[in-house]
Formats: sequence, structure tokens, C-alpha cells
Amino acid sequence: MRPLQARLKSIGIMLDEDIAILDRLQRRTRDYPAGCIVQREKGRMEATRIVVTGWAIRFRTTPDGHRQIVNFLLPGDSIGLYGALFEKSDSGVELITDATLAEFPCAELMDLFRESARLGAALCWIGGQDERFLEQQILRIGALNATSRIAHLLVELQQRMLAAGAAPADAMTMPITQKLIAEALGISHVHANRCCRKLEKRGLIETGQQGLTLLEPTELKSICGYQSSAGPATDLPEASLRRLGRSTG
Amino acid sequence: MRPLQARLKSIGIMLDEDIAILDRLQRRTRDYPAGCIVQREKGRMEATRIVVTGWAIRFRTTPDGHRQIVNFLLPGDSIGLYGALFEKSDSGVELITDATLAEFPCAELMDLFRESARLGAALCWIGGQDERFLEQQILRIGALNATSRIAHLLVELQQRMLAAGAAPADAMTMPITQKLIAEALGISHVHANRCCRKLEKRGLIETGQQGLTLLEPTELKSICGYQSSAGPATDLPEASLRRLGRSTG
DNA sequence: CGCTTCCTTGATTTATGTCAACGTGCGTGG
DNA sequence: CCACGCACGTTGACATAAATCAAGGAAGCG
Repeated sequence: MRPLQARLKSIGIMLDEDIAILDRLQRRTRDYPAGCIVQREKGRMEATRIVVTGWAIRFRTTPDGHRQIVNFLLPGDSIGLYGALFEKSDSGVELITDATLAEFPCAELMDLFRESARLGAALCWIGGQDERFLEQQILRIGALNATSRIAHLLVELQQRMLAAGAAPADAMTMPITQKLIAEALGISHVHANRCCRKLEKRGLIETGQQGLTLLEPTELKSICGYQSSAGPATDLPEASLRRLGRSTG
Repeated sequence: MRPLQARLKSIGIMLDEDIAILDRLQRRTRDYPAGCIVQREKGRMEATRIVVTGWAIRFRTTPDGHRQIVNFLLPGDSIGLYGALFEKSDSGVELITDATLAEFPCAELMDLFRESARLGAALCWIGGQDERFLEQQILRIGALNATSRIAHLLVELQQRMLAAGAAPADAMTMPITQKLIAEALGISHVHANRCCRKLEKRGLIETGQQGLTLLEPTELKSICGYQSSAGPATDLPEASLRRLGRSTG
């Protein structure tokens, strides 16, 4: 199953017909190589895209050339979900691995809203989750020290991989470099390296050529005081579910 | 005119009937004193609220007691816009001035989506803007030094006041303390004070008992490399406007 | 009047940035 | 095949931004 469907299925309101609609929406996919800029900063948003496989980053650049990663995009995440509502994007999107993206015109998304109120709500829910990820990022950068920031980020990414349907074993290894960690967390890559080495020496993570591996997620959580956000299964209020079920017709 | 209407009117798709609907949605208001916690962290979201007058903060707290402000809420901003989609809120909301809030059940918002596709899109647009504010906040905290962070925050808040319909003169003074600035930008209040004093001595801002005043917004922008996001007037693509106009019926 | 909150400033410590150098793997092109 | 450049990781020495500790002043408020 595609990761978007996996995420939405976990909130418990998806019917088979909804899954079919989502399959249709993502029928056109395209492969891109790592390093590809899928969305330019201040550029037009032409299409809505959904990450099917691979990882990407959403970033912004300051006038002095400093690049800040605002969020990582994993399978199941959207690029330009509100594309129909905004002429331009403030942030850019770059692929950090080879990736497969599902692409469709922004307008098709609005048709989907008409077709199924449940799905419309589900996609708003995705958007709301994005906002939570940004809040988590602010918490990390604003309130934690460098080592805790790294632990916090790694734990969040793992949770998100699991939510997108990755097998628990696969969700331990992620295709990120120390440089990316540094750019995401507002620290220098030298300092990021030192903190990573510290975590590695404590046996909490492992770095290899294909990425970074979490060895002790539980301990990582404890050193950064990670608070998991409200679980998806219990998150959608029952009253809303019934409402949406009715209005679909 | 209420600030929410002012913000939406500036994007150019509001008809008189839409304004009337928004007026009706905000017919029930309630006054709260400064310091009031309107939404508890990890608490249930009972209602959707819109700030009519006054300022608030959205915050999160780490296990070690550090409070991080993730966003400021100004007149026209929403609290719990996606209330129907999430059982609990991850962040808390506290009023930093006396405030008037419009309150209505989350479900009423979904009725509104059915009533006017234009308004539904407009409210998604508000949600999308919130996301941009969070991205700005990440950029500030992650990529700028303390003084620039302060300048950047102040400029953004002023822009947002203007967008909500404040008179240009009023948009110069904001009801925030140095402690709040520190909590928002991830710096100590002592350091925030030193940076503020530096800006004050350069004649860029002024601090008085009723708040902080921007004297030289232009220069503040230049010292932090502030990039204004795409303007609202040109932001909603024409194609979407026409689409929405039709589907309203 | 005492309490609280906010602002202010100085002295000192600490976390993190910067600069510099070097190793490794890896793809590219000769 | 080798030589080369390039991106990434690693480590040390040093510089600096910012945190912490400490103390006090001013304004609001019961």
C-alpha cells in the first residue's frame, strides 16, 4: 500500500472506496534523482505532489546564503497541498535521495474535496499534522541543546516512518547526513559531528555509508524529553467521523 | 470590520454574502482577562475560536519546564481551526492582553464549508498562512543571531497587524514584553534585554510601559534580511478564484 | 507597605561557531 | 587502470555569542 494510504488508514475513517480514489489520484508517478530541486523558493506551484518513495527537505535561504531546513518530507508527505490557494511557495523542496513522486494538478485535489467529504477532512488532517511537525521543529530549535535536538529529530523521523507504513526494522535507518542534520537544527556541521559522535560512543546511534541508524530509540527519547503527539488512532473525534460518514452520501 | 474579514477581504474573493456569513459565525463573543489560558497543552479542543481583539501566544512546554512560544496570535488569527479533526491540542494558548474571542462549535465550521466553497478555501488559506508563520519562526530561530531574530520577529508582527486591518500608526506599537520575546526566540531574557537595548540605542525601537514601538521598520528589515512573503492580493491564483466562484451555486 | 513582574547591568562560565587540516570513499574522465 | 576532484566525516585549537549568576531599580497592585 502507498504510504499516504497507510497514514490515512491508521486514523480509521478510510473506506475501500476512499482508498481507490487515492490510488487513482496517485496513478501518475515520476522518478527523480537525488539532489533534484522539485520546488524552487519563491517559485510557482504548478502541481501537487505526494512523496511515494524517497526523502526530501523543505528549506528556505537567508539573503546571506544560510540554508535552513524547515522540515523533512517522507513517503506519504505532500508537496504543495495548498497549491490551489497560493500562487507561490515561500520554501523550496529538494530531494535528498532518489525519489518517486505522484503528481497531479492542484485542481484535482479540489474535485476530490467534492467527491468525498471524508477524504477532504483526511487531507486537512494531513495538513494539520504538517503544522504539528513544524511546531515540533520550533520546540527543538528553540528549547533544546544541540545533542537533544539531534535525538529529538531522529526520534520524530522514526515515528513518522512508522506512521507511513515502514516496517519497524526499516524505520531504524534513515538516509540523512550530518550536514543535513546541522542545516535542520541550526547548528554548525562541525558541532553536529561532535554531538553525533558522542551519541555513537554511547551506543545510541550508528553511522554507516548508507545513512544513520537508531540503536536505542527509547534512550534517545529520554535524553531529549520527547513527547509523542496524540496518537492518530484516537485522534479523530468520533463525532466528526459520524458527521463525515453521513455527508458523503 | 472584524479583523478576520479584513484579512480575507484583502485576498479579493470575498462577496458581501460571505462577509455576512463570517459575521454570523462570529456573533457570539466572550471577553477574557490577560493571562488566561484559553487552551491547555494536551487538552481537549472544545470550540473553535477567533481572536477579535487582543494578543495571545501559542506555546509548548518541555519536561524540564522550559516554555517555547511557537507563534503569536493576533486579531484575525484562529485557535483550533482544525478542532474537528484533532481530539487534542499539542500546544497551549495563553492570552497576553485582555482579549475578545469569537467562539463557535467546531462543527459549525464544517457546515460553513458546505455553505460556501469560497469561504472554505479562504479558511484553508488562513491555515496555510499559519504554516508560513511557523516556517518564518523556524528560519529566525535556526538561521539568525539574537539581534536579527528580534528584528525579524518585530517586523513580521507589524506586517500581520497591518494585514488584520490595523491603522499603520497602531501597527507600530505591540503589547509584548522582553520576556515573551525571549521565550519566542529561544534566548535568555537577559540576552533579549541586551539586544533590545542595543536596538533602542540605535533608535530603531522604543520600549515604554504599554509595550514596544517600532521606529524604523525599514532599517529593522535590512538588519535581519527580512523577506516579505508573497503578498495576499496577488497570491490566490485567478484560476482557483473562478473555480470557486462557480461551485458556490 | 510588601509583593510581584518586568527591566537593567556587570562578572563569569559555557556552549557553540569558526578556522584549519586531514582521511575516506566515490564517481568521472583521461 | 590511475589521477583527480568532490562531498562527507573527523579532530584540534581558538574565538565568540549567549547563558548563567547575581544584584538592584522601577512600576503596578493588593
